[in-house]
Formats: sequence, structure tokens, C-alpha cells
Amino acid sequence: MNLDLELRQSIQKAVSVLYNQAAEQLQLQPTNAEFEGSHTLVCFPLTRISKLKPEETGAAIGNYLVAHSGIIARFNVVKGFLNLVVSDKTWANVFAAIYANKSYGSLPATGKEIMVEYSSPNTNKPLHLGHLRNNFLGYSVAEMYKAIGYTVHKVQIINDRGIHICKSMAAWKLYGNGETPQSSGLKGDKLVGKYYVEFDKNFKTQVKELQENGVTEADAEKQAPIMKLAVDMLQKWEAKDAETVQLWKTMNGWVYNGFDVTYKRMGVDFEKLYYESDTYLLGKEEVLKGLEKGIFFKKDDGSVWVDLTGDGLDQKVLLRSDGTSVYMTQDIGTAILRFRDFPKIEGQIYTVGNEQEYHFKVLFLILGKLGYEWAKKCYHLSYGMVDLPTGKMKSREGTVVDADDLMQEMVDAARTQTQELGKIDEMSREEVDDLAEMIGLSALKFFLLKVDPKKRMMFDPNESIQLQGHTGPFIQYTHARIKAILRKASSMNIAADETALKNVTMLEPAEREVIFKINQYITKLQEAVREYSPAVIANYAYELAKEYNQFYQAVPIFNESDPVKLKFRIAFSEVTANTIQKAMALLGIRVPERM
RNA sequence: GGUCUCAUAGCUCAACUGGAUAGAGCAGCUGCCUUCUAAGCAGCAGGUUGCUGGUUCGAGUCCAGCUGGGAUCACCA
Repeated sequence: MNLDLELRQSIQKAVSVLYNQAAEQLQLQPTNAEFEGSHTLVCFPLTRISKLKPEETGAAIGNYLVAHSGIIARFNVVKGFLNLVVSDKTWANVFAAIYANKSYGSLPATGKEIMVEYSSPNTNKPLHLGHLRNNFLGYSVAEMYKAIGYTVHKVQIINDRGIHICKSMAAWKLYGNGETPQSSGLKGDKLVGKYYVEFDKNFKTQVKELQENGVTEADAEKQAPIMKLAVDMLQKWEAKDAETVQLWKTMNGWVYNGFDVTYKRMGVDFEKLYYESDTYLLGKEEVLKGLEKGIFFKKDDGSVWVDLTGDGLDQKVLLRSDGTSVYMTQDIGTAILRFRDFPKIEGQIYTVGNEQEYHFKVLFLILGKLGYEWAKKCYHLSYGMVDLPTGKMKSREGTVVDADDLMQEMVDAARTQTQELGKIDEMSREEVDDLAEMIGLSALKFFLLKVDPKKRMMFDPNESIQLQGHTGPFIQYTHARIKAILRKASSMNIAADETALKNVTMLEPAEREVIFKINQYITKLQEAVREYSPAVIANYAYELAKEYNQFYQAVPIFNESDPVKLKFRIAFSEVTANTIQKAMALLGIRVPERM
């Protein structure tokens, strides 16, 4: 039974009976805390049909609902707002239905499939704070789609080739002395990143020297020996020079080993990895086909372009005058390849920062022009940058917040706090480690996911992420608290049964609030998917935990003498814990049994 | 310069897509642990929603203009 739907239908019926007309769109919203009731009908739009004042319209509908709907106990009208009080009996039924539904919280399989791309790093340096937002977002959106019945394919494209990795290779060759992750004890991605920094340092020195000898800056940047070596390596790589390819494979291998460790700790996964080294030549044929069909055009110098001025954009190059591909060309090819690999997917979601909005706008337009229907179902999940108090993260200024370091700091902070609170006296070493891991990552993930993805956000590394208040650990704590209650109930042999649930007639205000929240779960999930926003789920989970804590404080469960109420409260607590667990799982956050 | 985007409490964020007196957390101040976990609960204080107009029963939300951030506009990726 869906309360909101039922209520809407009742109101529709009331309107059509009272005014002999169908109401188009009903505006139903949660009631403000200061008034009695849970659902509020905004009456202004209905005055056109009723030809009465908003207050009179509301009162008439309210009276009808009390008399005929069977779910409304009473109502009040304030200005043009009809505040409806759902009867406790109805709430109890709503809850009983949720309790009986073992698959509550996810929708049945639809047979639909979708692809989510996220992460997609370069292989020349370690993952940082920005990647964390990307990974957590992409993973979460994928989980949300699963929950509404999709089969989801998580992929990423690894930018494993190009000048950036050649820079690391060049610096390693010149200054590395054969250093490896094994010999240095450094994580592979960190080692390769170290040589990327090394490249930059030496490059700058060389450019400066050249400039002092009268070379212009632009020329100096081209003439710097280390840059020439990197460019040379890129050309050799493209020519499949054995030695260069070998070094490239070796260093990328180090990076992947490092990334694997990071991904594992983040708790993200991928079904298939695409590598730019395999895909960077794709797309050219598609562009040539498009050229034949007259979708694209060729300039005198032989370069191929698409004209998007009709769509309010510019002209965009797709093939250089020497016939080689650009980034856009490659993305066209990769998109098509993916739809061949996964023919059943209806679309792709690209989790990529908002600085590439223009790029994706163009990409989707081109795919549409090429005649691919699925282009309409491709979506750029664009998210804002994570700023530091000093502004943007800049690797050259050393202000980058490393993903591994940050996760470690969070876990350490969680462990310290757990110890201080004296909660781990009876836990084994392994349990403590696992708990610290859960709490630390929860704080981090929740922090990054609670903000609307579209918006840029602030992160202050000096002010460590909170573990109290509007945080992941707060929600985890609520879950652990409920689990303690359930353990106690179990030891007292108190088990909920459906007959007890149906016999509940009177509810505490806090209980109504929590049931209201639990009942919202699917709606919120759908909203989150529609908006591509895990933030909706994060804030929902917080509100649910908050409501439960109010109940917890107001109603001492085991003081209850009425067995029906006692059983109800146990079941009610259990469903709350399950809902919290499910919502958090959508965010990639685990919840502990005790903390 | 063109296009896009953002601006809400001291700080970090919400606001169900146009609805009631704009809500949380942190920071500050007051209370509450011999009763299920105080990583909690209750309360106080904090706002001309960047500015100016407009649209209507009603605007943080829509429109125009301004101010101030950010992004983007390569035969780079």
C-alpha cells in the first residue's frame, strides 16, 4: 500500500465529487512542523475549479476526506493550506505493509541496462581528493540504478598513453637508477607520480637556463632536453618501439597495482576497464563515414570539422589536417564500441568534472547527428570541483590532497576517537581495525556525497572532517544503537509478529515521524536517480537517523508494559535499522553492529 | 569578448522544482547519563537569501539588468 498514492486518489475523488471536475496536478507536500498533520494540500490552485476561497475549498475537501477516505482522522486549514492528519491506524497499516515486504527498498528488475563510467584517471600520478568525489559519486549512482531495477555496467577509461606518462618515463629513465616499488617500498602510483614531479622540476630548470641564454619561453619549452626526450618517447611508443613499450608497460603496471589498493580501500569496483591505448585510434572511420554522408565537412587543408553553429555552439575539429584523431574523435569511437560491447544498455552516464561540459555537449550532439538513437540517453554526470581554502588544488603548488593519505587520516581519527570514547574494550584487534575503517571512510564519503554533485564544494584539510552532527558516523551510530536494542530484545525473546503490528492503535508523535520517513524511502530513491544525486539519499539517511534518535530519547522502549506496543517498537526499530543500512549502502557506506 | 554556471546564518551545506514564519550541522551559550550506546537529546542565539527592478494570490526558486567568484570557447587531453 502506497499511502501517498492512496491519499492523492482520495483527494482527486473528493474534488471530482465536490466540484464535478477533475483536478489536474495536486500539490501535496509535507506539513510544516508547527501545524498538526503530516500531509498538506495546497489549495490555491484548486480555487479555479471550486470557485470558492482557498480556506473554504480546503475545509470542504478535508470534511470529505474525513467522512469517506478512511485514512484521514482530522484536518485543519491555515490560510490556503489543508493540513491532513493521517489516522494512527493507517500509519500502523503502512508500517505493517513495509514490515511484511521483505524486498522493501528496491524495485523489481526491469530488464533495463545502463552503463556508468567513473574514475578514469591518468596513469602518471596518484589519485587525489577530486578523484574521491568522482569515484564515490559514480559508484553511488550505479548502486542507485541497481536499486530501481537496472542491470548496471560500471566501467572506466584509463588514460594510459600520451605525453603525461612519457614525462614520468623520461624522468625515470634519466634519474631513476632503476628504482622500483619493490626497491623503494613506495606504492607504484606514488613512485610514478614522484617522477612526474621530477620531470616538471628539471623541465623548469632547463627552460630557465635556455631563457637566460636568450631563447624565448615558447622555444625553450620545446628545446628543453627532457621535454625532447618525452616527446621522442611518445613518438617511439606510437611506432611500437619495443624498449619504449616495455618501459611503458612496466610503469603503468606499477600504477595499476597502486590504484588497485586505493580502489579497494575506497570500496569501488568496475566490471570492465577500457584503456586509451586500445581506443585512441577509434572513431576515425565513423568520422569519415559522417563526412561521406555530409554530416561533417572538410576544409581546404584537409582537416575535418563538424558545424554546430545551428545548435548554438562553434565548429569543432574532428580530424587534423594530417588525418590524425583528436580527443573528440576518440570519444566518439569509444562510445560506439561500448554500445557494441553491451548491446542492451539504453545509455551511458559519464562521471566527469564540470570543466568538460562543453566537450560532452558536443559529443552527444555529434553522436545524435551520426544517427545513434541512444545519444539521447547519454548523460554527463557533471560535478563541481572540490576547493581548498586556498582555492583550487594545484599539483605544481603541492596543494593536492592525496586520496590514500586522506583515507588514512580519516581512519586514524576514527580510531582515536573510538578509543577515547572507550567503546572498544571488548573488541578484538581485527574488530577495532574494521570499525575504524568503517567510520573513517563513512565520514569521508558522506562529507563528499551530501553536497549536490553539481555544486562546487569546500574541503579544509586543516579542519579534520567531523564525526559528530550531520555526518556518516552519526548515522552509523544510530544504526549501532538500534542493533543493541535488537540484541537485547532477542535475548528477552521478544519478537515482532504481524498481528501485533495490526493491533497497534495509538502512536507516539515521534513514531509517526519515523514511519513517515521510512515510507518516503522509495520516493527519495526515485528522486535521487532522477537528479543523479546521491546527496538526496545522504540527506534522507541523516533525517531518518535524526528522527529515530528523537524517538529513542523520548520513548524508553523496554519500559513499555503493553506487549503489543513493545513488539511494535522492536519491529519499528528493526525496519529503521534496515532502511538506514540500505540507504547507506547506496552511498557505498557500511554500517556497524556496535560502535 | 561569447557561452555556461554559482552567490542562502560567522563557517560548511539544505530547502520536495513557485507555497505557510527560509532549515540542519559546526563554532558560541544553557540544560539532560544509577533507566535500551551522551558519536546522543532538549533549548538559546544567529538571515533584508549579493544588489535593483519585473512577472502573480504567493519568489531563495521564474524573467531582465547589475556586482562578484568559477568554468569553457585549441588541428591539447
